[in-house]
Order: sequence, then C-alpha cells, then structure tokens
Amino acid sequence: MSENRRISIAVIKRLPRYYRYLGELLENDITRISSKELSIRMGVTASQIRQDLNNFGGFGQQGYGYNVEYLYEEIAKILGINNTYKVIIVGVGNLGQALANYIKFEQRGFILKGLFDVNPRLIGMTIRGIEVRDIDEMESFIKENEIDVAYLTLPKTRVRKVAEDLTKWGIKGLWNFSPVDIEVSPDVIVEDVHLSDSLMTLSYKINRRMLRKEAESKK
Amino acid sequence: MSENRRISIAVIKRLPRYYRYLGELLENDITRISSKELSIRMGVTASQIRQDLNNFGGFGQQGYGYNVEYLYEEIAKILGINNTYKVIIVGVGNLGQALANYIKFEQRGFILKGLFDVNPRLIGMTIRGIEVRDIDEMESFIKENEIDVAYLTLPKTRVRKVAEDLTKWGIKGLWNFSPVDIEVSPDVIVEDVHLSDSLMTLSYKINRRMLRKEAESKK
DNA sequence: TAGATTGTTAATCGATTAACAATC
DNA sequence: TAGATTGTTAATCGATTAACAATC
Repeated sequence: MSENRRISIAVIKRLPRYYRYLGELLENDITRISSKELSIRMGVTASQIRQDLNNFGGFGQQGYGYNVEYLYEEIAKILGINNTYKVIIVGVGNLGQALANYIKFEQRGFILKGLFDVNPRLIGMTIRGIEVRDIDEMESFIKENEIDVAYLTLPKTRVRKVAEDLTKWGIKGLWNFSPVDIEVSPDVIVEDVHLSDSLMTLSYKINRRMLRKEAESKK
Repeated sequence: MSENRRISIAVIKRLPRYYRYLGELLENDITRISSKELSIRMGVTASQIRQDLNNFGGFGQQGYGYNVEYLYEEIAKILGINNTYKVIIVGVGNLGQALANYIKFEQRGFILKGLFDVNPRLIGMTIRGIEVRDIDEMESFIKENEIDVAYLTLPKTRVRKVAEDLTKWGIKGLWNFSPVDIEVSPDVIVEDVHLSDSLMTLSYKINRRMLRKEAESKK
C-alpha cells in the first residue's frame, strides 16, 4: 500500500458498512471470511471488497481469506473510532435532544460534553446529566474543555454564523443537520446529514415506481 | 429527453440540492439563472448541471438560461413532492419523537397519520395531536388509512421483522434509521439514514486531517 | 442581428469489474 | 503438495467534463 494514495470518497463511505457487517459476523462467532463470501452477503463484488481494503493495506491471507476480528479492528483504526472526540450539541430542539440521548455515538468515541441553545426555557435543563448552557458561553466552554466536534441541530438561519464562530474557536469537525451547505476553512471537516434531501430521494423513487406501474398496466 | 432513460443514483441524489439552491434564489427574488452562474454558487461544473437537468427535459432557453421559478417547480414535480404521502412512525423513542415534531417534512408532502410503539408507557401519549398506538394495531391502521410510508426508528433487533410485515401490508416506502440493511421486495423503496455511518465518516476525515498535520509538522 | 447560453455529442477521467500470478 | 484465495494489474464501464452547433 502507498501511504499517500488519494482515497476516493466512495471508498470511505463504504467502510462503515464493512465495519457493520464484520461486527455482525463477530456476533455470530464467525472467525474467518473470504471476499467472495462477504460479497454475497453484502451484495457487492468480491473485487470491490479487495480493492477497497487494499487501499489501506493487505489485511488478508492467500488461501485463507480474512480474519474477521483482525479486519474489524483494522477498519476501526482506519475510521479513527478508537480515538475519542469531545462533542457539543448546538441547538437543543427535538433533534438535538434525540442525539444527546443517543448513547451509541459514545461507543464510536464521540463523548458529549456540552449542550447549547439560545432559548431561555431550555437553558438550565439537563440531559443525561449535562446542562444546557447559553450559547454566549460557548466560546469559553470550547476552549476550556478542548471540544473537537459540534453537532449542528439549530435553525438554518443561524447555522452559518455559528459555523463561522466555531471555526474561529478551533473546532475540528461539524456534523451538520441543517439544510444548508456550510463553507468553512478546509481545516474544519463538515459532514452533512440532509434529512430533507433524503426524504426527497425517497419521494422520487416512490413516484417513479408508481409511474412505472401505471405505464405497465396500460400495456 | 427519452422517457425510459435509466437515471443514475448520483443524478437523483443531486436533485434535492438543486432544489434547495433554487429555493434560495427564489427567496432572494432572482428570476433567472444560467448554468454557469449556478455552477459557481454550488461549486460544481455548469456542464454537470446541464447534463443532469437534461435527463428529465430541456428546461432552459438558449441565450437566456433558466427561469428560476419554473425550474424550481419542475424539479418539485420530478421529485414527486407535489404528491402527498401518508406516514406512520414505528418506534417513538427520541428519534421517532423528533421526526414526529419536524413539521418541515409535511411541506414535502409527508403527512404524519400515526405513531406506533411497543412500550406501554408511550402508548396513549400524543404528539402534535396524534396518539401513540400499540404496534399490534398497525396492520388494521395501515389498511384503513391507506398508509404509504413508514419511518423506522425502532431498535435494530426488531427492524427486519417490522419491515417484512409492512411489506406484506402494502407499504410503498421505508425511511430506515436503523443501522441494518433491509431486504424487502423490490416493490418497496427503502431509503437509509445511517447516522452512525455518517459519524464514522466524520471520524475518518478528522483523523486523516490530524495525521496529515502531524506528517507535515515533521518535515 | 450579435451575443449569450443552452442541449447534446465527443473526449476524458475515474471507479468498478475481471483476470491471474503470487502465495499461504 | 494441491486448492483456495489474496493482492494487483489490466480491461471495462459509467460518470464527468469539454466542446460546439443550434437557437433564443
């Protein structure tokens, strides 16, 4: 493997899925797997699996396949989920509260440290023992607690300003749930979850399916 | 345009983003836009925009560009968000509740009709005037109310069974938030929101950024 | 009309799949 | 050793970009 190979985003997006399937294999006490067998389970080509993995190193063994536990751990390392990240949530509405309660993210290394909102009715409330603070306190909080990542679950009108501030204050990553594209310095990683976009894709596909059926029934 | 051209998933996934940008243009009273100008705003090529749109029809005019409002409406039609879909949410935990409260989805045509859970403590509760029902009542409810779509926000151990049932009962689309891949008949559309996968992608990118910085500082 | 910009064909680029020598 | 399966190169396929004639 070459240390400096440019890894395409398509490959990166597939890694969590490999990780998920390997986790399931582990749960079922399966200790080894070939790219062929895994490809059948996942509905992809064996070639793609081998190509993808070999971007990061040779984790398999000729004639044997892959050791499930070893590969699982290696992918964890690649994904960086052995690290921990200190997290704040900005915007403690419905979605912010839901994410705050979702403990599975902690298992991926994302440790919730603070909650922020502008709404006086929310400020002072606690979720999982963490107090909701006024957004004015955010700068000092980030610096004192060395916050790495912010989940952005606030109204879209305020997102750009907040993202700008967070960038200034040294945030490393933003998990953005607002339906806007954030433009910040390339030093800050932005990962978007555009729920509305996802729903529109669903709408498109349902619609197309219905149109197809109509067309067929006319034949 | 050819009615039966196979549209790639990449194109479809870009449509909501076009729709979003056109909406912003409308808000700013911009009535016309060229592919060139839009490409600059969106950070893509003008060629890609024209190619994408021409999968569905010629919406522009030589020498003029595109009429923003017209194109906006046409994309809405393509996405099928002028239709309405009757929705239930299965699993009224944190995320299910958050989605139930999110009225923006209604604007996209997804009308919430029912909430279902197995937890006796949740059953009977109401959100936005909609009662949480026992999951045992789901079959009759779907048939009586002609439900089109289910949001799946229940624990992953139960998702596969529920998806199977819903398929049997004639659901058209599933918006799946569980970290599992659902396999149902091709008549049912599944759109996944894998939050955990998204978070791992964020982790990967932050990690890579840090490794790069380290490497640079050693030079 | 002249200038602008589309719709569309052709060229390029990148990602996926196939093939197979290396090797466990 | 013989069989299995990887890692990797080569071939194919599809998506993106460039170019330009058509036309408003």
